[in-house]
Amino acid sequence: MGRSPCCDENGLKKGPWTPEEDQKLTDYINSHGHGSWRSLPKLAGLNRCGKSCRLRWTNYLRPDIKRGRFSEDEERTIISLHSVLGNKWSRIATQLPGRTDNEIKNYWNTHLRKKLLQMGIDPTTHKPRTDLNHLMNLSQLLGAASFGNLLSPWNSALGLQADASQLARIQLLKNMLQVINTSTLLNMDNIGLLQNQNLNPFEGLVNGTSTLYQKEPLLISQEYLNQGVIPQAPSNSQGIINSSSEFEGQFNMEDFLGSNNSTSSLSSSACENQTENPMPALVSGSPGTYTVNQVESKTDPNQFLTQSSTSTSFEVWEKLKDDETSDFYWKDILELTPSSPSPMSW
DNA sequence: AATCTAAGCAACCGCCGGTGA
DNA sequence: ATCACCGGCGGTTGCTTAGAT
Repeated sequence: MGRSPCCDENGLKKGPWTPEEDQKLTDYINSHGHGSWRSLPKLAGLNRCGKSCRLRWTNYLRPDIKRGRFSEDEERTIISLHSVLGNKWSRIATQLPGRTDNEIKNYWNTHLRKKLLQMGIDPTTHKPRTDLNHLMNLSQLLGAASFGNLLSPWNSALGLQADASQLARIQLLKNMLQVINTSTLLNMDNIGLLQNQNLNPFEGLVNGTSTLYQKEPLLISQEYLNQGVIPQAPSNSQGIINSSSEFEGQFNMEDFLGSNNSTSSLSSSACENQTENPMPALVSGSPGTYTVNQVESKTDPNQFLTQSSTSTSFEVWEKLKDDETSDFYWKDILELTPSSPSPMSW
């Protein structure tokens, strides 16, 4: 099929719009509507191509455009929808009144993407980053810190390298746990519930992390579901996809790090202190409540997650830990874990 | 004060799908 | 069935501005 030339005609202006051009375009559309974009420039007295006019109108001049910073609610909405829809900016924009797809795309690329990366989440898949570089950096940090401790014990007394080491371990464990839980989730009987493209078991993770820390369950508006904006995910009757506050709360940084001589494992007291938890969620509860200890389930019995999911997680963990064929690298990491906390105690 | 650098954003480019002749 | 046209979308570019040196 032939392609029609658009902005490549000679003589048509490109680049930034002047206030005069804006005024012409606005006046014309206000009195006539845009009609055919191709013929609009001529009719409006503009030396621009139709495409340029359309973009200027939809991205900037339209009266219902909301300007200014994105609110946290909007950020959450974007991330949630992106985890489900991917780079479908126009579809995401339909759920954010007054925001254009271009604006959302720019905001994603300049802010949200980086934010997720810093949180150790792959912005494309919304899953924990498992790329080699990321893990290698952490493992090198680990190695350096451990080696340093062997050679100069006073380093740990100073707490400098020790802290770096601990943080690296935590990050590595986070990544491992998330990978494990991904595979666990995908192996469950209710896989059918996840088979919608991109439906992301980590969606809830995003909603409980970093500056996006949110202890409330992710509320997917019934509107989204009705409109088919996102695929139907398992949810309770209010359309709430529960985030895993249960598990989030169990990773209390202080308990995990302990004091310098501590061998503390994650205690049950840590579980109680959910609101102060500074750590990003380790495991997503969505869709559905996904707990590790499953002491109690607040969810509907029909929830797709069952007790078996818990044991499956740990089976994977134990397998990874015990597997003689496992790369020593992983075993090393597991052994380095402070007091080697048993997952069952979490 | 001048220069450099990075971030933010508006605009452009090219591809795609829908539609009508 | 084919083609041309059109609008929409996502990726990318490049200009502007703010902050750092």
